[in-house]
Amino acid sequence: MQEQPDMQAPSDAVTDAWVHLIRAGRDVVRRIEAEIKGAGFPPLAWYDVLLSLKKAQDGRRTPREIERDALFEQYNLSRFLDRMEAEGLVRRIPYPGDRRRQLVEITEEGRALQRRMWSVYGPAISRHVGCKLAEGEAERLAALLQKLADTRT
Amino acid sequence: MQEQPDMQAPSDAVTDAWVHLIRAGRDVVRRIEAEIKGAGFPPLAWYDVLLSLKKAQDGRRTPREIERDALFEQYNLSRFLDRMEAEGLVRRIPYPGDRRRQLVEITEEGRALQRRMWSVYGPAISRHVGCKLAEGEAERLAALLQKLADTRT
DNA sequence: GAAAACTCCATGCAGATGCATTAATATGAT
DNA sequence: ATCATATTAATGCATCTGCATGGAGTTTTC
Repeated sequence: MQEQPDMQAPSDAVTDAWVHLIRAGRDVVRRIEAEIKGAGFPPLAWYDVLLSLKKAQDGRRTPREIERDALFEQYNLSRFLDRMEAEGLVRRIPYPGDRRRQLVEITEEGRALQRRMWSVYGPAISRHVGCKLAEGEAERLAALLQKLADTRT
Repeated sequence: MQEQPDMQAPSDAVTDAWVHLIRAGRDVVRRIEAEIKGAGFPPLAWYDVLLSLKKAQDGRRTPREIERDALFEQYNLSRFLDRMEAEGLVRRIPYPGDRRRQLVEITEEGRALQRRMWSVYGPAISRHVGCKLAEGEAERLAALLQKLADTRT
């Protein structure tokens, strides 16, 4: 796998981890998204927005907070919110004391959709992740993946 | 994390593994792609095509083989190959004995590009994956991720 | 050996995404 | 106070992607 004896070249183990990370990611995401979509639900990104809001105090967050919580691109989230607001899942309200910002609030419909989606999403996760790992393996995997999220560099 | 006592709901450990899988994936991919692009190179997908061909006997594979090797969608690969052929990185040649198929052959330019890309890609992997994991951790991560790739279900 | 079923690759079209920029507001420095 | 800088969100535009389909060629079936 290694090309030239380059000072900075990753070890085989690291390269392997990387390759499998991309593949498992793409692959499992694809399968789970397919189930969600197959059940007639909106894309997973919407679920992430709804969940992020649901977790927040009062079901409210600024777009920026959602972005950081769910790892969205700003322009992307902006457009999701357009559609979600149009469908009555969230509501944009002014942010007190700073007119650049806004607050996004989840509606009852939004909460309901999040719950209904979970009833498909949860089992899909079980099937595509849970069934393939023992409990301890899942814990170790989560821990290892978390180490990759370090934002330094 | 768990909503209702749903028979099929994933355990917290599994949910956690899933969440981190998506995030670490998106996140690390984004950073590495940014470096590749920042160095003026084409998208990572092209690299995957080139590498797949390079690994093959004679530097040749059918599109279908590339698809399966690199987990591409058929229509997507078809279009990548258009552009890559236009840039002289690969060449499409007839498949002897079956006129539906074709062979894609990597050119010298293609090989050269793959090498140049690796000189940026490799260090990026080191920086964003290698630096965050000990060698043994990388091995364990790769092994765990591989278990997710089981294609049953 | 003809018709049906299948495999392989390409492509038109709608919708999603990325990038760069804009508009509006807020903050900080002098 | 004023002006330069920074932050937040939206959007025009080009590109990319997904889906459905098409056309050409091959294998299977009877």
